[in-house]
Amino acid sequence: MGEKRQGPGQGVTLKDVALRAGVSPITVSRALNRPEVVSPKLREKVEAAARDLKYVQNRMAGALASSGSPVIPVVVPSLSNAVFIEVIEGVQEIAQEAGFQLMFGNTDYDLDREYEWISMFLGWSPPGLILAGTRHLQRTRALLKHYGRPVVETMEYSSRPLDMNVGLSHVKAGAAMADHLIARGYRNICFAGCRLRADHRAKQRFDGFDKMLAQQGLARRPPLTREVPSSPEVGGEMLDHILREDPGVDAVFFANDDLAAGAILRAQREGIPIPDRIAVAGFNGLPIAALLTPSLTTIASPRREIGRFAARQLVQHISGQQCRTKRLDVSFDLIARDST
Amino acid sequence: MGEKRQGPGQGVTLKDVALRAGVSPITVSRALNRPEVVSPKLREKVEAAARDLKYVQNRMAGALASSGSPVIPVVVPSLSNAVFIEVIEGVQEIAQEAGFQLMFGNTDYDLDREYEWISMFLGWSPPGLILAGTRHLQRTRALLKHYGRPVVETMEYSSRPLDMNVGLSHVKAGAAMADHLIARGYRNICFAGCRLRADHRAKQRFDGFDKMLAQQGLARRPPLTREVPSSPEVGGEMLDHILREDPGVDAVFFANDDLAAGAILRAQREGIPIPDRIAVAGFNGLPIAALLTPSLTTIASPRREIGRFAARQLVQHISGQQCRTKRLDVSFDLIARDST
DNA sequence: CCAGAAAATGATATCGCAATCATATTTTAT
DNA sequence: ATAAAATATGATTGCGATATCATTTTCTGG
Repeated sequence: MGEKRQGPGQGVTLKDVALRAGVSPITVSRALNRPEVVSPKLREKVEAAARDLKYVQNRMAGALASSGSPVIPVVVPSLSNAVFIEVIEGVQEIAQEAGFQLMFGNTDYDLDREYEWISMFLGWSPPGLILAGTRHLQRTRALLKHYGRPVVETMEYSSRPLDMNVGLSHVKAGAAMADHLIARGYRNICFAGCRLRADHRAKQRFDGFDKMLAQQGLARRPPLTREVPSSPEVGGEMLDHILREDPGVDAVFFANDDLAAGAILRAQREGIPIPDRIAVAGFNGLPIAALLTPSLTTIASPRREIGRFAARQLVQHISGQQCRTKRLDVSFDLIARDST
Repeated sequence: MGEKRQGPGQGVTLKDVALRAGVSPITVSRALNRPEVVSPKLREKVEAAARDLKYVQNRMAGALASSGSPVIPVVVPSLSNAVFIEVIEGVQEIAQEAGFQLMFGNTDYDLDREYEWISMFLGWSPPGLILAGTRHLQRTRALLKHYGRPVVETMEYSSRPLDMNVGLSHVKAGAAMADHLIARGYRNICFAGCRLRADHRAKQRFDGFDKMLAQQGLARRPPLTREVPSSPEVGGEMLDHILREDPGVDAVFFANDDLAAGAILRAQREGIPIPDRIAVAGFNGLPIAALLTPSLTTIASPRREIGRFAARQLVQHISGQQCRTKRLDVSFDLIARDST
């Protein structure tokens, strides 16, 4: 920021390459960006000069001149959660081969911070944005609408997306798990998750779950929550808490596999038989779920696919192709295992 | 890329705000960037105008004009590995509050791809870069030297870093674990890890481990490796493989906790007593290590700290402060638990 | 009340590149 | 061989902001 300007910037510029290759700057630009429109002879000279000088294109000047940058901002609630990482990897895969560059913003489940990130990212003239979730502040919506850039909301399926949308219905997923537990004969089921006020999708799973319990005339319990990030430790602690405070509970639906895995490991250590004393289910379908003893019942979602779809959608939209579907409701898989 | 220019770019510009506020563009720039040098009256008018128009600063124009962007590239081998995520979180924490923006490059342990990323990132005129590892192609070194930007190499401690460096000695860590296993009475110890050719740090742990075995006159075995990314599944499979093919082995040092955890889960499922039949150790000190039964012996490294230090170092260097230490050898913790 | 200093504001040039339009060169068709 | 079309190259301008320097306004002290 407080850097002193150093006469001509510090790098090798197009002009330097042009000088060395004995052509005009614009020819260099063309030779490097659209080699096919430049004669092989010149192209070669230019390439050699660029190589010799170790020229790298100044992306900011490029973006400024062509009024459009190759930056796609991705705004997620958390990086430490494997779930988002997988989505990001899917996005990366597609975006990278289409020549785009990702920037990440971590909101820590805070909608104000989401606004800040988006506002900042708009300053990069992004050709489009990828967001996690469909819940935003009013002023975030206004800002996005004002700037009119393509936006893909991911992770959860919404009936009224801002623009494009790919995800699954967490309400349905929650209901499906309730259904499963009821079918297996459990009658006193409780939901446990962290930071439910902030984690809207976990809350939606609870809502679906709770509604199903109500529909089936079963006892409903308020969700057990902790105001810390999810982790196996907390999951174990929550299981303990439930066994102690509400011993009638015969099954727990954890908001995610981290918590559920922690519960299973804790039970194992303490010799609590699962699912006989209490059943445990999770959500996400992390690989570790299959390896636990007992193996963990969970709901798998195609996260990498979600990322890929989001990126593909955006890239298509950017390149002007009209895409048939602006919304995709990806399905989920309830994987019934030994823990229930 | 193929976007048509749309006359004046599509966003609100400084000029628009200036027009609305009835001042010159440069005053707007000042009012927003260094409010203290503008009179309160004008500042307020400008701020109101900016708010009304939903102005967001064009970062690329800003960076171009001041010849310096706020982008710090971070190049890591993998995003799916929790280890790098933690380093990144540490970096983020410091970088963000200093007003910098991170961009990530994922090399998948490929040095050529590292070169590509770095070359690309240099086009963003970054004030500095953060890399994982100290092993690079010759042309990568040349490029970095040519551009002379501050660089922090992280994760592993090197005797001859490019510029700044923070990390730990993986050779020593490997030796420490060998030491521990020997002290506990194991005599037929084997090392198991994935993609050792690419994962230089895992290889270094093996080297340290192997050297220690040699020093103590114990039988040395070639490392067991798989050419797939590490995962609990693979760890379980490797344990099986060892028990079957080399039944004399009484302890396994896995290259990381993912593999080791998988081994423990597998053993549990198959009723193989750990550590009685075979001991298992890991590396990284992931939280789950403590929760397994038996709990996993591992080596913890201060990853978040590494990230923080790297970022702080870079920020200091950028702001021109001379820092005492250009290198930091962070220590590691061997946490002896029940699995050995 | 005025000279001189300090503070606030503005005009202009520039960052590095690509879009646009103009010009030179080659190719093709007749 | 020559006009017309196609291709290759170059000159100029502008993207949106900030640095620099110039100017105006406000403050200070005698």
